[in-house]
Amino acid sequence: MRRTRSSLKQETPFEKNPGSGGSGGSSVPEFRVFVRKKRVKKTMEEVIAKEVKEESSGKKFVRLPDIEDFSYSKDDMLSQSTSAKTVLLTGEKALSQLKQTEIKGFSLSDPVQPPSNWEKVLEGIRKMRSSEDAPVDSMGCEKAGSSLPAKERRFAVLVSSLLSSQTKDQINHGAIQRLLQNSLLTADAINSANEETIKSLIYPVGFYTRKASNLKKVAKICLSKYDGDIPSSLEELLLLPGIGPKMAHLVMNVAWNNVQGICVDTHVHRISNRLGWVSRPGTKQKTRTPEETRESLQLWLPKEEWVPINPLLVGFGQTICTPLRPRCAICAVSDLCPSAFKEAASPSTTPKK
DNA sequence: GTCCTGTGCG
DNA sequence: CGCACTGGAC
Repeated sequence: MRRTRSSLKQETPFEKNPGSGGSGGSSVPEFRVFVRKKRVKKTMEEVIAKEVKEESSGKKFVRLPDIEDFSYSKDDMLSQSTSAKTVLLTGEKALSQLKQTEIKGFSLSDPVQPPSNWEKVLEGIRKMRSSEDAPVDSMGCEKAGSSLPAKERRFAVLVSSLLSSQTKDQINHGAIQRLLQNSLLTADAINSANEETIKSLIYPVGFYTRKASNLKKVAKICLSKYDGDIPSSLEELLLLPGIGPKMAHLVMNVAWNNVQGICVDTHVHRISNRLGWVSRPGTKQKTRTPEETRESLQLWLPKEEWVPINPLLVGFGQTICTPLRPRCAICAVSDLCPSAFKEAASPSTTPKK
């Protein structure tokens, strides 16, 4: 049993200097590089483990000989892929030192460069979004139970996330309200409530039958393992039925106010690839899963954009950069987009075969 | 008929 | 990977 909760008190894995907008003089540059496995049987952890020292804070630091300020956080390593890991380097000195150091069985990529013009693209999308009106305006669970005590608010956020997939915001909100009015928004109450009752209260959210069942299970787990609170780490959130990577990151963001990763859904996934913002490690191929996209995006996107990028691209994806027949003709950033007019163009220009 | 801000199963 | 789970909107 590894019930150890190494870091109940969450800290951001890496601190960014705030106020990067103002031209502060003393900011330390950060770099991320891939560490890639060559054909060696050992896992990344086995190789690096020797060098890892766990500090009391729960953060892990790597100290390699002759390298200062070389660190990675465990959160960076959550990746499912074992062939490539990312490492955060603080300071140019560390980068040059690491480049000269050989780690047996592994190769280092060049530091990941942000895609050219990404700031202009983001700006353009923001402008389009402020004029257009997309169904998504605010994340529903953001305000879920905002007037409740902290613990109950966190539970409300979790429930809201559980219900919200494939469900319109408004429907989700109504379901939460009904649960609240019936005092069924705590782990304790849901655990002892009838599943049929829950089912009828959350109707008509999508997949209400399964969600009612998941809700019961989640409440039970929260009650027995977390004293009615919700898990405070990504790993533990992912163990809950009905919580996948997308919602786990959302819950970390909103419930714990702890940005551990970008919340990537199909819109963020699709658009990031169209813009050429992400690729499979060390290649130029598109990413294949939202998880790959998340890792790739996190390599270069400044952390202050990690939260706003989701609603921004979701709205953009619903109105303009749609999955089928993207409306490149009215898109303000089509001249910066490598995929513009490339797929399934307008009806008039039916591609000849 | 097809499309959804996902997750879990085989 | 592909599909089911659900129902409403277009």
